Amino acid sequence: MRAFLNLSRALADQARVRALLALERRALCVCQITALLGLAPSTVSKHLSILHQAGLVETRKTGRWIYYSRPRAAAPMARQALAWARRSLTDHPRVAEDARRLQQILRCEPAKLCQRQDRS
Amino acid sequence: MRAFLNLSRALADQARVRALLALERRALCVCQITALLGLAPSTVSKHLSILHQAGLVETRKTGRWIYYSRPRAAAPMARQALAWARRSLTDHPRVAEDARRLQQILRCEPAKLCQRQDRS
DNA sequence: GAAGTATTTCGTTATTTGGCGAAATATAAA
DNA sequence: TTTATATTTCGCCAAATAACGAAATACTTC
Repeated sequence: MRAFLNLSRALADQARVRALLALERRALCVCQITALLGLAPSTVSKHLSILHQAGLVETRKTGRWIYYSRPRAAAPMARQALAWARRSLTDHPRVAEDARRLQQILRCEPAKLCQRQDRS
Repeated sequence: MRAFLNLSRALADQARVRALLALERRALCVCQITALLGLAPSTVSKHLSILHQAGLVETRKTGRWIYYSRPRAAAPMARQALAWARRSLTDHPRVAEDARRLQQILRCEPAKLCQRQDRS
């Protein structure tokens, strides 16, 4: 029950759902997700920790960046939650818009994300 | 997105999830759910209205009772949410305990629910 | 019509949540 | 070592949420 409520609460916020779906395609570091959502880094960090605690994302540390991604082996409950979210929202305009904007961000949002160096 | 968030928020509270799963087997009126959850009637009413607005339950009025039940034809998104909750929680001790207690309540919880008359 | 029961609505209160900025932490670059 | 960047933690505030009791509403029964 605790695990279920952690999942449903994690999915009960638009910013978290947007971040989660953005991570469906590829791993992203916090500053990329921050650029996508347009929220303060501390806020995004909090959102991501909630997704992480629910088991909906996993983290990998690379240099001074922390990449969030879909978990390699999620619990069935989390996988089902993710499948539900994906099926429910892939056609949603906001999500499609995010996918497009994310391409631009990945093409190196000028003056904001281009200080990076080696990031694989 | 609005619909999805209505669903995830509806599932993000333990009392609502317990009520929802209790309704899987049979329709129940508000006072029966109130007896099950042990909350104030006004609180239960509010919870049920949230489930209703999310499309997870439907209502049928019978005399002075209002029966809540699983919807006859729910939207795909709601059906999937319900399936997720059911699969995730049917084995949970709290839910099993609720199912047992509900049997007692239906056998007419003394002094509290026996004022009823014709209820089909 | 009066009284009683079931439910909802309203107003209040305590808690949680989501947001921010500042400070702390960690790593890389100069 | 100093500086810069990425991220998290902390403290604060505003808004949303869950709980209750009282009052309003709807329907039955007397």
